[in-house]
Amino acid sequence: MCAVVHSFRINGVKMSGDNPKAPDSPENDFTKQWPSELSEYLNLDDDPWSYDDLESFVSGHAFSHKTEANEVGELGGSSTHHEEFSINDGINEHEKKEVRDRVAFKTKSEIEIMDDGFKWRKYGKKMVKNSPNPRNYYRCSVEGCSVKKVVERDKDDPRYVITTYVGTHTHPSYS
DNA sequence: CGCTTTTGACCAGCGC
DNA sequence: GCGCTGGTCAAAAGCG
Repeated sequence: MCAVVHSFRINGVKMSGDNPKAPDSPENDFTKQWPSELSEYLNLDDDPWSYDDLESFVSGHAFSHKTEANEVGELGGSSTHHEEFSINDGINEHEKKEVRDRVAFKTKSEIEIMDDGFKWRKYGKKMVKNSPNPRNYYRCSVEGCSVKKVVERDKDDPRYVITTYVGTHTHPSYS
């Protein structure tokens, strides 16, 4: 077990739970099905992900606003780990435009492609300046569903995979 | 045969 | 205005 989860918000704007998703939202399934050790959870944006779902997901783990890195160490004996995501700086600008529900998970995993209950099709790969590791772009292969996810390895600790989900599934998970 | 992956090119936004 | 960077497209190849 030990799905150690860190949850913290990136944009720090609003946390209104006034706009919950449908109770049967597919993300609920996906979060429950997450197969790996989830070390961090980052909410990059507001509403669409029901925080109730998240709480059931983290099942009692920390649900703080900021990383304290006091749990990660238990994961693999790795030393304390601090986040330096700077998404906070620019997300406010982005969210004005189009970015809706954006959630990032930081997962301790050797593999980058995890079965989260949805079917993904890779559509791009990019080397990013911030990291020596490539960033992979995936799109949900279900027709009409425009959810995307971006997967990249943590530049500081390659044992961790950062998965960012953008959008909301319009369908239940396939599994 | 249909779907996925790969990969270079293209495009748009942003900072200087 | 130009260059850099991140994100997407699309054609070709690969795989089941």
